Parts: sequence; C-alpha cells; structure tokens
Amino acid sequence: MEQEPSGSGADGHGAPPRRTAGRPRSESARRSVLGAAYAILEEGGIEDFSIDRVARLSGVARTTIYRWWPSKAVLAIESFLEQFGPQLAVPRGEAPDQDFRALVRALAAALAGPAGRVAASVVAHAQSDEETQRLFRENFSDPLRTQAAELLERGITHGVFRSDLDIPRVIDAFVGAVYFRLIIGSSLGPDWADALSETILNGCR
Amino acid sequence: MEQEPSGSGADGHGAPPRRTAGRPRSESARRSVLGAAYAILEEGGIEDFSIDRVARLSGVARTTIYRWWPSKAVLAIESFLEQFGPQLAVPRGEAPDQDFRALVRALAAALAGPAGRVAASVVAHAQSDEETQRLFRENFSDPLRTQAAELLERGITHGVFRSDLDIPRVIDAFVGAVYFRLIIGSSLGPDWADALSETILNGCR
DNA sequence: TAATTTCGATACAATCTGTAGCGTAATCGG
DNA sequence: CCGATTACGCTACAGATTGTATCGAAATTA
Repeated sequence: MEQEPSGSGADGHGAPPRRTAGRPRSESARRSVLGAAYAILEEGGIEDFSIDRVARLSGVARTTIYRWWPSKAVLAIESFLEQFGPQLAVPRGEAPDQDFRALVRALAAALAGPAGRVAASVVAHAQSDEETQRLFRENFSDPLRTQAAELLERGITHGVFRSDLDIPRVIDAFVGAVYFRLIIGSSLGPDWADALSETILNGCR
Repeated sequence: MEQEPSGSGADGHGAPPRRTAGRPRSESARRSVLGAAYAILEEGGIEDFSIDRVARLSGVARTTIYRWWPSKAVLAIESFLEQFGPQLAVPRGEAPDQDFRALVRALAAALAGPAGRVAASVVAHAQSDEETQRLFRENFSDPLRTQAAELLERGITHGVFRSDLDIPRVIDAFVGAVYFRLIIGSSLGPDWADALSETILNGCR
C-alpha cells in the first residue's frame, strides 16, 4: 500500500525507472500539467492559480492531478523548477569580482522577466508548507548558494577578497536583495544590479 | 456615488474625520476584523486565510467586511500594519555602526517571532495586487528605509562610513537578507544578525 | 489471459466568493 | 422630534474550488 508518487524529478535522483506491472504514468500528461501550471502562474500569479484551472488548461483530469501532486504549493514549485532550474549558470572567468558582478546581473535579469512572477508566487505558496520550503531550498536556493560560494572562495584564494570573508552572509545579502526587490515590485535592471555588486564587493576586499 | 472607504488608517493622514450624516462606522467592528485577520494569519498563514473565517472569528458580518476591504490582500496588509507598524524604532545612540547592528538585530528579532509569519503571508498576497504592493511599500518598507538612511548618513557625517556609500543599496542588502531568510524558513537569531551586520559594515567603512 | 496500475469521467459534500435585498440601528441637520 | 442618511447584521444566492470516492476503460507486465 501507500506508494510514493513524488511528483517526479524534483528530488533529483530517485530510483531508476524500474517498471512494475500496470499502466505506466503518462509522461505527456505530466508535462501538460506542469506546463499549464507554469503558464497560469506566469500570467495571473498566485491569485488565478487553482488545481481546477490547471486541469482545464492542461486537459488532464483533475483527479489525475490530485493523484500526483499533494498540494497547490508542490505543483507550483515543481512547475517552476522544471522551467527555471536549468537556467542556473554561474560564470567562471578570470577575475572573481567580475564573475560576481555577472552572477548578480544574471540572477536579477532572470527574475526580472516573466519567470520572476512565477518565482514570487512559488515562494509565496511555500511559506505555508514545510515540504515546499524544503523543495525550494534544495532545488533552487542551495545550488545557487553552493556555486556562489565557490566563486567567492576562488576570490579568496586569488587574494582578491579578504581572507576572513563570511561567505554565507555575503550570499544572504545579494540573494536577499534581489529577491526582496522582486517581491516589492522594484526594478531589477542591470544598473541596479551593478550598483548592488559594487556595494557588496566593497566589503569583500 | 462611489464613496471611498479606504479601510482606515493605512494612508496615514487622510482628511480629518469630518462626520457626515448617517450612522458612523463601528470602530469596534473594525478592530475586531483586523484582530481576527491577524490571528488567523499568525496561526495558519496564507492557506487558512479567508474572508469567511475572519468574519466568523471576529463576529462581524461578512457583508460588512466586504464593504470596507476590497480584497483579502488589503485586509491582510492592514491587519499587519496595525499591529506591526508601531514597532518600528530605529536606534539612535552614539556610534553609527553600533546603531546599525542594533537595527539589524531588531528587525530580525521582530520577524523571527510570530509576526514574521504574518509578514510573509502579507507580502505573499501583495505580489498579485498592485494596490497592496503600494500599501506595503509606503507604510512599511519606505519608513524603514528612510530611518535606516538617516542612520547611515549620520555615519558618513561622523566620518565612520565612507563618503561615497551607496545608501539605498546597503539598505537593499540588509533588508533583503532578513526578508529572504524569513521566507526560506532559516533562523533569524541575533548571532546571524550580527554576522550579517559585520559583513555589510565591512563595505561601509 | 490475469493482475496491476493509470487515466478520465462523474458525482458529491464542503467551503469560499462576491453581490443583492431586507430590516434595524445610529447619527446629523432642520 | 423627524427625515435623510449611512452602517450593520442577516439571509440568500449563483458560481467556483476543494478533496474524495467510485466506476469503467486503457495500458502494461508476467
């Protein structure tokens, strides 16, 4: 009894797809649902988002959605991760401070687009649900932080940054700043991103 | 036609309460509603929040609530501001960097408590509604920023901080960091707050 | 073919939304 | 005190949404 549907893919590396008896899960239905969920979040944000709408837009039966996704929050976050996760790319050039600027600019740019609205909705859902907080942290926040930390460590090794740099706090600062602006509805243009980078870098050298 | 109920108090200094004909708005009902809304947000977050529940808990008729508050988002944010707004107190001691530490610690402490959950819910609602974004910015974000800016300017005048300090960016950084941690569900203890302060202050001197 | 599992469809009670209509309560101006 | 005005509580309503249960059909393995 009590299988464990797990919504697919979000936990990274589940057991290999050893097929058991019975009709296999429809991959196309899964994609339709996640796609429709993303589209609705992108268009109308948290307010217009409902399982019902996702079902109608995707053409997948509501009961099928309930079978695989335990809550709106999880559905929202998985649709976001599927679309946004692959975008994560931390620059690795010569100068660590230049890389840092590029990273901040890239994060701001990514969230300035329509994906930002989805991200905001997703995290909005997340805070009422322990499980979705975990999903967001493990699949989005932590990977970003890990890569940023490597970048900063490189800067320390190269002697560009101070050796007693509190790396996690630096990351808190710039990720938080970007995210808070997204939420507040302030602009996330490259000029702002560069100014933020400069301010933070001032404390790193 | 088309009166403008304005939910009271959130716009700061509306016209003085010049009474017109008719039964006056019940102040006790208003307080009951805001109190109930806050209690529900504090307990169950965004998920359990509905006009219906607020009506039942407050003992105020649902129709009366709809009369004064145009949306869940506005109701949520006003209940938050009424409770949290007065808590804003920016320290003003001798050393500007000490004041800055105290400010960060105070903000983190305030949001670490149950009020944090309410704040998170409120902002979650806000991003789908232009009006609530404005309310949040004008009544919470901007005042905090203004006071923090004064603190930082004082530091520049006293020669403790660098003269080319990009004050708005510094504020983006520390406010964002606190808020993002709140959303993510990470701890907001005094140790963390102090570490963040130190990291940011490193770039200010 | 038999067992198994998914999928889509329908149905259901429960909750929530937003609005309308009604009678009552409170306040102001004359 | 009276009439006008406005707020309040109550009831009712249509529509949307939730979450679950049940059923038959489809797909796949053994």
